[in-house]
Amino acid sequence: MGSIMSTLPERENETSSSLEGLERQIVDVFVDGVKVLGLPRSIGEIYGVLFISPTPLALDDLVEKLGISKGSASQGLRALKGLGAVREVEGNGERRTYFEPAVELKRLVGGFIREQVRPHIESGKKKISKLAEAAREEPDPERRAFFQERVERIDNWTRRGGQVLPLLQRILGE
Amino acid sequence: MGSIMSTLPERENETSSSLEGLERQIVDVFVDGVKVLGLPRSIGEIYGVLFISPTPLALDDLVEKLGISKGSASQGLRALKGLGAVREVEGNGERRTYFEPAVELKRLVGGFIREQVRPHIESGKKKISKLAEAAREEPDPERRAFFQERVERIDNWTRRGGQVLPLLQRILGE
DNA sequence: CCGTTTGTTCAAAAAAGTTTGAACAAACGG
DNA sequence: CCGTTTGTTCAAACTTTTTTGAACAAACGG
Repeated sequence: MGSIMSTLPERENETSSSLEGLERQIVDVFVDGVKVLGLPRSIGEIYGVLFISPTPLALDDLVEKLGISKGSASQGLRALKGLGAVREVEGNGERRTYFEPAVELKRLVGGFIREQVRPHIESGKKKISKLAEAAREEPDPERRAFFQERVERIDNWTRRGGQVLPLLQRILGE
Repeated sequence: MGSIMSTLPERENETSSSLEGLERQIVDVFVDGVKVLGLPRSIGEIYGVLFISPTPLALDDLVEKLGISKGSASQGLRALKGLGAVREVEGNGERRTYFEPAVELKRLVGGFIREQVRPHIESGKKKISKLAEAAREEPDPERRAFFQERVERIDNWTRRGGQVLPLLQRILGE
């Protein structure tokens, strides 16, 4: 991630693939994009190639264009389907399944929130209710008051977070 | 990250530290929290300990409480200062510098956006303007139209993203 | 049935990211 | 000055995550 802690040079984008010009540039943009979201490079690569392809692509096309393994392509596509960022194209006479990207921001954001954000908020809520309990058990009254204030504060944060998400989705809805 | 791709068991939280009960639980919540944001564990640990401490703490207190190295503590504090999530406490007669957490959601969100989100949006914008250029150079008119439509779409996404951020900060402002 | 194409799985290899710790610098008191 | 305390730096060690690739399963056509 060229993360918050490091200063090391970032890995240069591969050339062992058959991407040229515009395709390469688009893929770079999405690789950066998914990194911000904490998703792996291959996800960004795959989505990028699909995004800039005039026609749907099959798994093998991705393997070839990106020079990644079948395994990566398969897993990447699964994750993207889970996020609702990619869908299978129906009803071509073929045996292979072809994929196209979902390109509506609303859908992409929605999928990300549903898959990556909500679950954490949910599990956080559980932990916080245990916290409140633990705070109540502090014997010293002054410390107890402090702890309870802090726990209350975290609780507010998550509550607000939960409220902002649907709003976000609405704002970004075409 | 118990990430999108893996199914492996997550590392259990350390016991080689002097944290007990509530402290441990709070730290866990923040460790999870920062992981969602793509920040390293130690950042969450440090912020957590500060958050639940009734008094400001110095670097060595963190080293002892968390059982982490001085190096980690130093780097973690630096990152947290950068995010505006922690500030130095002024004017105690002491030589050591003590830290306390920033606890206003507005400030925390603001810092994260400023440090982690904006820079990516900025660098994205540059890439996108290069993209637009590349798309214009496609000779085939049909493909060119398609490419331009797609580039235009990404451009819209980042524009909207840029608009949502200040809104977000406003909504979360106490 | 059998060979081929398509796609999945998962253990092991590789890559990326984080933490450590020893060396260093700065600031201070005596 | 000198020893001590406090904190920073960064290469190496370690941990975690991602990717690979070989083995496998499913589906199909002939």
